[in-house]
Amino acid sequence: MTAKAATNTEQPASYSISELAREFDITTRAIRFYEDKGLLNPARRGQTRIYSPEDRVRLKLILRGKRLGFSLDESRAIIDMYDPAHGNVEQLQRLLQHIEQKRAQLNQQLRDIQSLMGELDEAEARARASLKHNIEN
Amino acid sequence: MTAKAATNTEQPASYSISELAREFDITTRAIRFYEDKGLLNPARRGQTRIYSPEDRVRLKLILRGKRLGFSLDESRAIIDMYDPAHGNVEQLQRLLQHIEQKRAQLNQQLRDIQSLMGELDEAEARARASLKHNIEN
DNA sequence: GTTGACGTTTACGTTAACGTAAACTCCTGC
DNA sequence: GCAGGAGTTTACGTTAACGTAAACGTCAAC
Repeated sequence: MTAKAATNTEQPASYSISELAREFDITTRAIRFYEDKGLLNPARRGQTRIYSPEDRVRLKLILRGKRLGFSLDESRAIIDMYDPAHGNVEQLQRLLQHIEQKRAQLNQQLRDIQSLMGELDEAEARARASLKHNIEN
Repeated sequence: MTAKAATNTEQPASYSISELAREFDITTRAIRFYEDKGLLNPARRGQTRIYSPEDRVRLKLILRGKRLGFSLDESRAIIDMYDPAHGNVEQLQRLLQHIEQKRAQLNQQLRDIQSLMGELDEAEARARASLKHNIEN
């Protein structure tokens, strides 16, 4: 395995705002809005924003948060858990607490999803039964 | 097992709005709002709202939807899947499609949660390592 | 007979998360 | 040398999901 083969999976070194908007099917306005709210911090070439692969990952995390019903503030809090910019002990303790809370919330969501899945099964069964009955008449 | 023993688990036959508000830790205003939006339809004694056990279940479903990041419209759509008031074949087909969509969404949320859980584990590990390091100094 | 506690309607206010539009800059192609 | 396209800032508009407040009804308790 050569060094070249190891860096095989091609990946742009940077992205424009409209590239990201297209990829994730959101508007450029939304992306700028996330920056306003402190969730993104792209580099600038003159006035133009230039997004690094890391910025792109952060954007993915934001959108995942949205799918889970998190607010932007919550998503930022979660993203902040990743970088190790937490110097003192107290901050780290708070971070661990925060992680515990998120875990609890996610477990609740898991239970909610499982309940809902089961109920969707039943609803589907009823609908199919009702369909069968309607067709027989 | 007598008939009396079978109906053993005591359960109020009705609830006031403030009882429900207390139980679920929401305001009465929110409950009335859900009614405005067509998600609840409590009986009335004069002007006063009286909530049946079924109304209470619907409220629980609404709140579960909220925890999963659903809008009130989405929650209403889900709740509507339960009652078999769907007469004709076309409606039932649409219902089945709707159920499929919800299932897909829930599966996506499951994947999101699993990713996030894993990342929380890593974040916790890093935090604990960092803590250990800080204490050793 | 009035005072709370609880309920009601009506209406305006608020926050989050963008959408939409105007007016401008910069660069590229022809 | 200018038209078009992509980017920018600034600012006002919009929707969902309630909060908050005012003004009122009702009923048991003192």
